[in-house]
Amino acid sequence: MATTEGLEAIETILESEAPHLLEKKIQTRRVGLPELPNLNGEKPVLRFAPNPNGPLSFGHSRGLVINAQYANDHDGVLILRFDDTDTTVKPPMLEAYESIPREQEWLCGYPAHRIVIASERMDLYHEHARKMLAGGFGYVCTCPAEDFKEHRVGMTECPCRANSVEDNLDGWKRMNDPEGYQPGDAVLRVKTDMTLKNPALRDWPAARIQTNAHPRVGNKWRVWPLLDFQSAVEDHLQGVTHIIRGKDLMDSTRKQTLLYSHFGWEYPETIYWGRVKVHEFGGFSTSQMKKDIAEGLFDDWNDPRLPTLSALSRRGIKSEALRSFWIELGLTQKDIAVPLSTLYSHNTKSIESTAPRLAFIRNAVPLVITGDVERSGNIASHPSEDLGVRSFSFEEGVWVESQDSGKPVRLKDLCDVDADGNVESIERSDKRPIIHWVAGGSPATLRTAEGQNLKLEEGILETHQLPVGTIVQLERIGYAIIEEEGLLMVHD
RNA sequence: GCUCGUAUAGUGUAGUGGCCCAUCAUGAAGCCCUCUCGAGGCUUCGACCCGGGUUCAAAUCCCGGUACGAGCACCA
Repeated sequence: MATTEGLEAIETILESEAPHLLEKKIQTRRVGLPELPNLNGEKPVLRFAPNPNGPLSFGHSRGLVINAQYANDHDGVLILRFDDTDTTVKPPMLEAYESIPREQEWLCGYPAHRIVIASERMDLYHEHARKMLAGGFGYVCTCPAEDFKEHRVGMTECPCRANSVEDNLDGWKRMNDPEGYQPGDAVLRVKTDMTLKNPALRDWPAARIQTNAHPRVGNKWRVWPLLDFQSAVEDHLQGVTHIIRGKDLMDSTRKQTLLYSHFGWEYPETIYWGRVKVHEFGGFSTSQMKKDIAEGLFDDWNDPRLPTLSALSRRGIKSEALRSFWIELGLTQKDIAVPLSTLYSHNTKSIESTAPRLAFIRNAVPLVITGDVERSGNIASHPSEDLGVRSFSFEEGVWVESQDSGKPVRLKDLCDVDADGNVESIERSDKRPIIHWVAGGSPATLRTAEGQNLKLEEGILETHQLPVGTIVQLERIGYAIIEEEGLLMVHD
């Protein structure tokens, strides 16, 4: 038709028959996070569940930011849950129960609506373990780990699987009895199907015996649930509607879904994100950091070289920057490597307008200024915001960086000088480089965290009355935070 | 080995069949600036993993390949 009668004819027909087909859709770029699936107008219940074996770090912040943002956007509930059921491999750290809620509030901008501590809810997990045994969809397995691995790989059932409900209930008693099974002797398993395609799902373990004292509840309990069981039961009890987590936990979802169908529960919506690597942070783990601090490699959890939230905060990284950083990365399942400069650019946006300018001269050399120029005065602390003024006086000499000396330059906000320091013009007269300078000032050290090293740079800092904790912009260098003992670089 | 997942500029990201010779940010380069090479403004650069298929039409759906990642713990 288009060839015989032309496009206009088609347009005319469409206009009268179906005008909506002619409307141009306007391309819109989605901002913020994608819509939460299957919300159906309900208020979502989300949770973030760290192991309190140390303070929160950069790696935790993604889960916290995303969950908190969704909860906030939809007037929902954010649960902060301590998954502290392991006393052996990654034992809980008592201080973390205090620091994590504090760090969570700093990062998210509001406190979690509910705090749940798994070790205080052990009776509920035991209750569900008994229900599982009584319902015949769980069993006590006394096979050595290596033997069970063979069953898992070979798709064969272990002998314990055939035990009666009575046998299992008895086995459960013996697991809980200090005189009975010892750690490693027996484990509670969820009965799934040994011929399942995915080997990870075959009769997975739900609880084991641990005799190490728990820092909060001591030796009150002997049988402790594993993550997949504890988390699954707790999510149901708390009415969690959406689980957002790393895709390394995909098999957990599948395991837990099998458990949910045994119990007759409905599994929450699940969303995953991929792995994020920040090259500059290297391969830090909570347990590794703990070890390094103990060995004196780092001062403490606030050491500026560490990627903990407390260290990041001390270094002048704002929680808003962390939030917009993660929200921009979104929820793709891709494994990504992000440079720290991306986070820094978000941070620049949140600190730029409130950071007073200050000059810091590294490799300082004196500059003798001759000629007609004001020997003292005031300069604005910020080029566009009203952050007051800083004053200078030539009485104690003028310093510039050695790389800037010996050539015609413009002293920023002051005057043009020639290579020898003779004043040539008060107004900017040509395109010569603009440099920063200090009149008077005092010695200071600028510390920069560079990976696992701490770089120290001596220099002369402009005199100022700014309080400790102020984030300043060192002209032509970058942002730094004023500390008791000098300057700590934020980023450039 | 088995299972699962992902593939858009240097780095991230938008995009669910026609708005797309593809969005935005970051980065790099350059320009501007009564004044920061590192602040701000502007400009430019740069991508749909490969091969088939479905369709009038595919970055978008299907199949195969490749690459990368994850799980297969009595850790979380």
